[in-house]
Amino acid sequence: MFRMTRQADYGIVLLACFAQREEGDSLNARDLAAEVHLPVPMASKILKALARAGLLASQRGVKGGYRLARRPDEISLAEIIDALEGPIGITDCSSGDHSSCDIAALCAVRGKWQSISGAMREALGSISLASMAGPPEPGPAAAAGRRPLPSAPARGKRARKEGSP
Amino acid sequence: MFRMTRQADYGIVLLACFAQREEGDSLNARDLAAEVHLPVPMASKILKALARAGLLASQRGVKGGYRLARRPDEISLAEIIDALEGPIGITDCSSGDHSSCDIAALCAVRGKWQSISGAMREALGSISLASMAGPPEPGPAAAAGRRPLPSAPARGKRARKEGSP
DNA sequence: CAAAATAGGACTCAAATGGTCCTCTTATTG
DNA sequence: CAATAAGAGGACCATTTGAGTCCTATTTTG
Ligand code: FES
Ligand code: FES
Repeated sequence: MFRMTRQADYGIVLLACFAQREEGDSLNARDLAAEVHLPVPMASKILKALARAGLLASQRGVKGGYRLARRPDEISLAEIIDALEGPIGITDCSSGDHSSCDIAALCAVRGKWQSISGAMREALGSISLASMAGPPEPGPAAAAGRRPLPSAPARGKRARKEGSP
Repeated sequence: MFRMTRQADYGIVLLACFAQREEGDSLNARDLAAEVHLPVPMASKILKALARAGLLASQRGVKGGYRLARRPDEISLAEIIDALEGPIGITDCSSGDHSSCDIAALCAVRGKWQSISGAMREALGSISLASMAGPPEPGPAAAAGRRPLPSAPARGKRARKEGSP
């Protein structure tokens, strides 16, 4: 449907590594990259961004590295994504002011998008890194996809999704 | 956060025009384009795609045009988006097979993303075109952004992977 | 000081998007 | 039947964006 950038995805994977270890464990870019099989420069770039955003604490110099700035259950997906791909909305238009879209003024659906966008943001905000790093069991994480995500009780909505590609 | 393509956005605006009129009303690309202040070729392109996807019924020839193939409350956002930007998932990886991502095998969070992706899909699937076209009142549409979208009970709770819900 | 790490950008390359145009087919109408 | 008004279906280009690399500081440790 929508696509998150790959970097954000990687970032979460990277952070999950921390979440799966001891609390204050410190790891450097090289080891981390090896762990998730990512090219070092890539991992490095992402880690830097994460550190800049305050999600990771960094330590320079020999024996330096990164560690989580907060407990894994105190970090939400929304924050990670924000850090890695900026606070953009679902649509160009729904993100704050109507700078990009020239039809914004007469756009009938603008407000709705903002609502939906906000809902997603909240949803992502309520999923913690800890739950992403947890076991694939029907634990907290599976629940993430479990609930039908009640949103708009679209009046007769059971529009069948017929067309199977 | 994520961004939907502009075309999908436009498509929804376009469809909303139909939803705001009489049931079987027919409109041609030119008029529609004028109504939403979009360049005609763009509108045309989008309408064609929508028709191909079966969301609009088209009539060729003089006095031709498009009209909704179904009732506005029988068309979901998910369908529209699928029609306009293909069935891609939140992450490259979460969309079906692990073709694109080379770290898919050892990716700890893959499964979780698929769940989340599915949840969003469902959420969008439950919002009808009718509710997008409706008044900005706290009607069905506002509700879209209302509920906190229960997903993973994250914040400050059992961080440890354990702790049965 | 030397080595090992992060910080911070600049840079390149490929792919996706937005947007336009052209040609063909179908229908209406006089 | 001919003219015209639509949609169908692509081809096409320009720009933006994203992925990924690299180079040069700046900090630490020993
Ligand atoms: S399409 Fe841009 S504001 Fe709605
Ligand atoms: S990052 Fe690609 S499968 Fe998780």
